[in-house]
Amino acid sequence: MLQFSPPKMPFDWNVSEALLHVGATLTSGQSFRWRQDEREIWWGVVDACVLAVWQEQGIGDRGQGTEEKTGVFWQTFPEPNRSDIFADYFRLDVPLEALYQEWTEQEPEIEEATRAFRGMRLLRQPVRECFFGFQCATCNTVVKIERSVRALAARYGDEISLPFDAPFVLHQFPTVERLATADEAVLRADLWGYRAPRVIALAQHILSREPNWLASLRSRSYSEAHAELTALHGIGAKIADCICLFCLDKDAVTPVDTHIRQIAVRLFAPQLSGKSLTPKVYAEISEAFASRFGAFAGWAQQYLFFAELRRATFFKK
DNA sequence: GCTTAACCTGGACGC
DNA sequence: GCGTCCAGGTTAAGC
Repeated sequence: MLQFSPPKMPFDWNVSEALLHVGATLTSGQSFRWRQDEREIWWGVVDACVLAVWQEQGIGDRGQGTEEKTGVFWQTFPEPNRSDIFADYFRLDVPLEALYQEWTEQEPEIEEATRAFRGMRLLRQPVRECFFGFQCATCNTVVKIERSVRALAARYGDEISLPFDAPFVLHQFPTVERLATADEAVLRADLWGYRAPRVIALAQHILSREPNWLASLRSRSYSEAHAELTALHGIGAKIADCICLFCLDKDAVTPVDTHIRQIAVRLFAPQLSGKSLTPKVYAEISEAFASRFGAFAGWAQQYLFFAELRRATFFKK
């Protein structure tokens, strides 16, 4: 029996006992618009739906005896109780316990990360938001990416009205039509920098394709989706893989960035130390992760990536 | 096939 | 206060 006391709100909470670490999931660098209010409630937007999620800090910390408590309280707006949206977005169907065991057998070093972030999941994000959000990620910091993506949504996205005073003004992500006619100078002012013209050009390109082209990539194979994305000006292998992994259900994909490269060198590819991240090296690292961790290698790399990110941030402070 | 520079910007850091 | 470096990359040119 769960014994949590979620904050009193002018709505009823639903509760889920799924294995889910909300904080790790929403701060691991895969999505950019979630915010936490002073009551520690997370507020996010999934298409036209607002999601409010609360979980007591540190799942399991409250455990008395051996029972682990993993209660996650949630609600959707303006239409309440959309358990389908909640479960789909957080991908509650993926059996984490079995994956942890498989991964640890392959690479013992991952065990520490799976313990530290137990319940962290990859999200199934709306494709449009994920596609444009990661345009901002090139040579940037997570804090600035979040600032820029939020600014883009606030400027060009429709506000979602709620039947109570929410702690934040929440917007839908802008439509492709709005982005295609966005003002480059305005985007630059919102810190998009040299990425601003790319966003507009990519939106115009999407409009020139068949309707629903972007969303249709979810039903294509990884190699097809990757090829379609990297054919676009401004999208290289890494950004394409982020899009494939975080919104197109390509769970075996490992986007190789500076952090993942360091992990690969440390764990299983010391011969790549000091080498530039050429397409050949990129493919070598990506395939090494896939061969070790299998169909959910992208999930495994997220645990190692997040642990590395936290370590790097810690040592900088 | 690899290396390099340019592209924006703000925060961290050293002086 | 100021200069430099770096951050979840991509592209094109030069070798």
